[in-house]
Amino acid sequence: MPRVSEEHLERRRQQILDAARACFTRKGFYETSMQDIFQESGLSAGAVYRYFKSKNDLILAIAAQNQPLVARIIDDLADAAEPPPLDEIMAALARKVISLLGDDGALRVAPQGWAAATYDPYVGEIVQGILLNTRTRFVRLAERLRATGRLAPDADPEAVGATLLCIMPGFVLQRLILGDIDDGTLRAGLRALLGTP
Amino acid sequence: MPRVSEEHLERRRQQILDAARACFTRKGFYETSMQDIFQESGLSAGAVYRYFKSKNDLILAIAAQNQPLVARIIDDLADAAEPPPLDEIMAALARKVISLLGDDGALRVAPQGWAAATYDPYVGEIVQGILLNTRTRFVRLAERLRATGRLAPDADPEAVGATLLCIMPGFVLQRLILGDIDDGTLRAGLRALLGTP
Amino acid sequence: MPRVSEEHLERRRQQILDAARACFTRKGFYETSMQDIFQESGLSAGAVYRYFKSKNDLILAIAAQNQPLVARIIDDLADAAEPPPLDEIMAALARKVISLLGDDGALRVAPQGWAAATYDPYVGEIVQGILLNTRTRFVRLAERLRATGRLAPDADPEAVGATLLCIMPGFVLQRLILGDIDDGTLRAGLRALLGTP
Amino acid sequence: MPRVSEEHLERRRQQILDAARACFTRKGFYETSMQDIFQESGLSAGAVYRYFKSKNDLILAIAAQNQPLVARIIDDLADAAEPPPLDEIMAALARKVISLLGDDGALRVAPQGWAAATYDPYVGEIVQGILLNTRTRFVRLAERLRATGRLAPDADPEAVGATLLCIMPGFVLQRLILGDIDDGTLRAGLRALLGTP
DNA sequence: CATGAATGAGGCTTCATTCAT
DNA sequence: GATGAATGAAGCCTCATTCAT
Repeated sequence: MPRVSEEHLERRRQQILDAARACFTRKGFYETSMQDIFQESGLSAGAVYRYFKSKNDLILAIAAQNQPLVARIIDDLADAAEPPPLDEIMAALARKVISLLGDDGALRVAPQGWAAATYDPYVGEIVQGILLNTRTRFVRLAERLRATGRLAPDADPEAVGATLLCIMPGFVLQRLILGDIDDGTLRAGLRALLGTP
Repeated sequence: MPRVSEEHLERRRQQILDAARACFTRKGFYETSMQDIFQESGLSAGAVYRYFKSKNDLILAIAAQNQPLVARIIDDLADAAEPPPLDEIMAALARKVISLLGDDGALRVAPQGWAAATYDPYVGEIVQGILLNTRTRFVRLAERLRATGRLAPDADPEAVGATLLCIMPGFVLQRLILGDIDDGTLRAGLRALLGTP
Repeated sequence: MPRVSEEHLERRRQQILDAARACFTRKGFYETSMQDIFQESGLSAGAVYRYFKSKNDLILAIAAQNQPLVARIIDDLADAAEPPPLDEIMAALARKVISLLGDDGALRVAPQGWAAATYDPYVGEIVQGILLNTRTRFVRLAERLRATGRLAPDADPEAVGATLLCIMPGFVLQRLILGDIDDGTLRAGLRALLGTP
Repeated sequence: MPRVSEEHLERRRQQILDAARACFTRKGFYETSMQDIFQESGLSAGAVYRYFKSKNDLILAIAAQNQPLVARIIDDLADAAEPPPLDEIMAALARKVISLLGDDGALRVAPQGWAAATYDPYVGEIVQGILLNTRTRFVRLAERLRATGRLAPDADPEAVGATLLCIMPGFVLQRLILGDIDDGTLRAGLRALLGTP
């Protein structure tokens, strides 16, 4: 009974998740077979099943892993003492998102998660968490913007936060499916819009 | 029952598409079996396969059918001689979208289409068409807003169009997954944002 | 209730059989669908089923139609008052066979009939009939050859007939599958063999 | 049950092929379902598909396996230093063939292979190989017969070989479909014929 | 801990056949 | 007599999962 380090276990786990995400990105969750994942990860069926008890567990784990990822992106931005103008903030965010949409980027599977959340209660729960979490951060950002005068005193941070959250999925989709949008586009668009009474 | 009117054929086709969309909305494309669709449509396997040569054809057909649908929504709004303020326009759009997200709403499957477009070239092509088409209409809207002075003279309509398009998917997702957003939220959020220099 | 001439019926029947044989030749009996036959014959499902009550009936009918065909070939040869040398007879026979193996030739489906006869009792019965019938004619030929001194007086016509019948399937197969055999080959081969003690 | 010996794998493979051939012999290739083969082999669907990726692969494998089989039969005979008279050789060959046409005999599926070779290019290729290979051996036999004076010096070995090859399929068919032919018949028939100028 | 052969339910699709028009 | 839409059983095959080694 070979004792194996905790670290080894964690590495294996991550190795499998990475392989799974790569497959899902390439072929979609339902089109990738467990065989594909065995192959991509270089592990055997038994090995993979030792770490994840079902294929579904894999998406769940991947989705759960994305939660803190997205959270951190926004926190990094919103935490600045004196928040920059909104178009800059969003552009910076877009830049981070773009980097996470590159090859093997963790966000490339996001649309699949959104779709599944639409009908699958388990995925739904996780994605709800992510969205809510993210929205909360946008709301907090709105509050800080209002506090610093960058937003009208009567602005509703909740509504503003929800509206800001609205923007990101569309950005991801245009980036992934059309491929012709970047942070510059978003910034220019927002700047034109923000000064619009 | 041969020698059937062209209209009959079209009705059958639509009957199948409706059934398929209902199933996809409820269980997701990959979780619905063809059996489910036979049952929901009240038709036999052979009948369905007379109209669509594969399960994949069904998503393709549904996606294709959504293209003009989305287009019309925006056109209706953007065609007004004197365009209303942007927050009103977007709120009106949100209202239409909400109605299409109701039970059996045609847009409920949209996230699945977006997800599939991410890895399936065939779906990708169709969704690209929809996005491009929609964006074009937003760009045109931006042009009209600029022409009527609602947008700064140096605003880039392309960037503004793309940015406006960014908003809709996030609205759909928050509506579908969180369920707590509506046209009012979007309008309030936008109004607060629009006057933000 | 349009009265239709007997001749019309017969023509339709033959039209279907021809289409079926063409399909079977091209794709094999089991690979051709009834749809294929509807298409090839230019008739509708209902029309074909008015003349043949099942797909199986079609092979049976085709097989049955081949029986007299094969019989006639040999009769034409064996009936000569003074039979020619055997190699000439067989070569003449080979020539006829070759002509029936051309495009749309009726004999091209023969191997499929032989194969089916191997496990299907109904086809088996028909093919047995054909083989027996053919062998009988070869036996009769042997008798005539013996009578005219072209065969030793102690030759067993039954054995000779069966042996001669042995030759034809192999000729058909080599012609159909290898394509490099003709009546000349057979004649040369037989001539070399016949004088071999 | 992993980490299995190479031998185990080969045995499994053969087990499946044997089951398949038994089924094909009994019901014909197209009438036997994969279910039949699972049952006959005592294996599950997945197991069979691990070794053969389609039903078609099974015939191909069986056909390929028959190639060396047929070859060896003739080689055994033709290799004798001083070849016996042709009727004896052919009778000996017939005897071997008969033994391979017994219950579960490997040659019982031969007619199905011939038939398929007629329209299926893949089977065609294999059967061509078998026929060519076999013919070559007959040609070699003819050469040896000529060299030892059992065949006229001006005999064309190619033509003789092709002619000898003609005989076997007909023998197989008469044996399988009529059941009343044996090596004695062939020997008597040939002996009567061989001395026929 | 790892392997990978084996399982078997269930999915998609085809296709011979029927029958209302 | 002819049409062709509809039926639905059955076929081939995939694939998530297990477990003996």
